[in-house]
Amino acid sequence: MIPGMAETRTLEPDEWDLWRTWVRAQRLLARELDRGLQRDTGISQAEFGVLVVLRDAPGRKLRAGELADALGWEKSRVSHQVTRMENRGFVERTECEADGRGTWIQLTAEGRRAVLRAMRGHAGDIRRFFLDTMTADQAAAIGAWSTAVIDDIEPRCAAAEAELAATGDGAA
Amino acid sequence: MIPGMAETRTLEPDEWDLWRTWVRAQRLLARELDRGLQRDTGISQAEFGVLVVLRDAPGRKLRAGELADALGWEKSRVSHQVTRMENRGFVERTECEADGRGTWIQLTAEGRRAVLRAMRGHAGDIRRFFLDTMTADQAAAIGAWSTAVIDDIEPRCAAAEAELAATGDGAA
DNA sequence: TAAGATTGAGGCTTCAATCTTA
DNA sequence: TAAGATTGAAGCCTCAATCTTA
Repeated sequence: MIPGMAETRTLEPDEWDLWRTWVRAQRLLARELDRGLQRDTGISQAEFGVLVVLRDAPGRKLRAGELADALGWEKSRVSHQVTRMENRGFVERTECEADGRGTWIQLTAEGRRAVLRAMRGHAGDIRRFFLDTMTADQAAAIGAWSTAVIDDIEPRCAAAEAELAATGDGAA
Repeated sequence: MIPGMAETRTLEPDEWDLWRTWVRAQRLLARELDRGLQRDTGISQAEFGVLVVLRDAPGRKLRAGELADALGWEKSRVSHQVTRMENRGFVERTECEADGRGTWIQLTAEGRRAVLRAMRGHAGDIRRFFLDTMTADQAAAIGAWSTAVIDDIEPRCAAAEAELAATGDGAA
């Protein structure tokens, strides 16, 4: 890179390569893990994520918004996902007495059984395809980078929400 | 890990952490990049992938299967995506004289314009959120690991297909 | 008005089934 | 029969709009 020229709107060939290799690896890994989990336990990655978070929650229940924060998901995604999982009997929606606008998402007995089965079944795949494919150095680098990405992007989301609120305020 | 004990169906807390951190970073990054591309150029990541590959192809066209291989996608995904992109005027399907079963996916003039615009618009975001968030060491580690993942999983897909063909042979 | 949450539409992605040509 | 490709169904995911309660 030539300083001052700052051609940020162009990528070098090796930069493109890194990007495309990473995107491809990403997709293959996600697909392989999803297939394995589906085949061995009959649940999806998305369901797995919800189940694991709820299992660790006090009383095995969370407010919809808390669940969204814990997973880093949009609220509407949580809502749709919970609807599907309610149909499968893994979770239940219950009213929140403390706040009439709120909803509790509660793990059912069936959901508890499913998550235990899934954690056992899926741990081997995560080790096999994710952990075992990286060296200790790579694991450290990937962990540090992932954290950096989260710290980079999450504040932007918060800032965007704040700005939206301010704009809404001004416009209204 | 205690050798011999080999409890591969259980993950240590720090292994779970790495997995969950990585999944979360993944999602945030993909969302941020997709939003930026959509906002700046009106096309999606999936469309971007197809356009870039076709632009580099001889005659700006590829057989459907070649496109799938180049992207690492399933054939049916390519078919659905091409249908949507045909509706937007970015690509055209044309018959293949050499093989009556085949289909050419051809970039249109409109598609060519779109990909140039998108590459300019998107390169900055890829630099900002992907390349600039990692150190040189991390970039090397992530590149090496991504390659390892691809080399690990792609042969399995090929093997699965071969087995399926053999099974189909035996069953029929 | 704003916060918590849901809904509907539409694009993304996979699987299984199918259609056509080799 | 097999290869190349498409289709339909169903789950995943986001955005914009909406509904209800604070």
